[in-house]
Amino acid sequence: MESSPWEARLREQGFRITAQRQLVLESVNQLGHGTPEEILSSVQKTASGVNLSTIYRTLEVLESVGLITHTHIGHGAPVYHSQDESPHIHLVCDDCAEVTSIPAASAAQFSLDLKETYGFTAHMTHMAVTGSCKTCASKSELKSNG
Amino acid sequence: MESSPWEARLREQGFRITAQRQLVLESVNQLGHGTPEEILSSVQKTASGVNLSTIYRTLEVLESVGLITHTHIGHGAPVYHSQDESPHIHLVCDDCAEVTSIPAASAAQFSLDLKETYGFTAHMTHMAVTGSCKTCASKSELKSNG
DNA sequence: CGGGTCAAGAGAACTATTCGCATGTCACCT
DNA sequence: AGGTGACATGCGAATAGTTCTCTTGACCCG
Repeated sequence: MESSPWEARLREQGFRITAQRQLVLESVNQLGHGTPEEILSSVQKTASGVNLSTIYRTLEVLESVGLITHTHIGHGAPVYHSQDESPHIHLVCDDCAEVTSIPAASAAQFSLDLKETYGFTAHMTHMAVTGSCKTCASKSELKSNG
Repeated sequence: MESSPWEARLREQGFRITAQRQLVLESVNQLGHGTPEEILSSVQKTASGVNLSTIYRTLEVLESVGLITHTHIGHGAPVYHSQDESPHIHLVCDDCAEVTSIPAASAAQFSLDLKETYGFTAHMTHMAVTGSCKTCASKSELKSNG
């Protein structure tokens, strides 16, 4: 019997294949963006006994073998997504909290500058960029003009 | 009697002048970068009775009147700094956690791109940029080559 | 300089995450 | 297939960071 790519990934690194790991991975893939809590809820639809600790531990494992990545979008809750998606930067509105994903390539020049000037290899996808979205920016303009 | 600029700032917005607010502001100015806990310690050198709740409330007030700003540097505690300092972006090394400050102007072109392409007004100083610093980047190169 | 109202102190509560330990289970080895 | 040892999970307690509630204290307008 042949094994799925994700199973092979885990096995290569000496990790075991468990139902929990499969379910968490499937939930992350399906959710697109998901916090640990959201992933727990999703997993519990199938297996209600799964514990939050397991979610955290499993996310860590899946990330360490490169199946998923996470991004910090605000204060607390990190967001996990499938490594299959093309790398993207998150723009988060401080005001309405809307999240826009843009191609990581948008920051190519900025990254290059950081590399050349400071020798710093930036991971632009790991931390969101905060600011004001189109809608909220025009709202606050109206306010200051009115 | 004339009042300091920071007192005026608070009063303008209807806030009272208190010893705690003065001490917190002075600590932030003095520390350069400080987490709420660090600011508490610093304040307590002068006034040992000050409570952590007060630190949080005061930081919020001082930020709302524009005397200080904060930046999210990673998972843990946010970092506060004086608004007097010139605006800067924080580069944080994932590996050694070293923080480098660079002028906000370094991201001017990137910000402009975000504005023009997505209508998004980025606040580059509010969230740190993570990645690998010069030292750690060369270390991991050595590892993969050796 | 009295009093209304905002601020501070104290500690509980809350959110997000991690840890320790006992039990369960995967996978290797016969 | 069955035994076994190490790894994984469940569970609750612990931790970190922050916010809330409530009572007491203090600023500052008049």
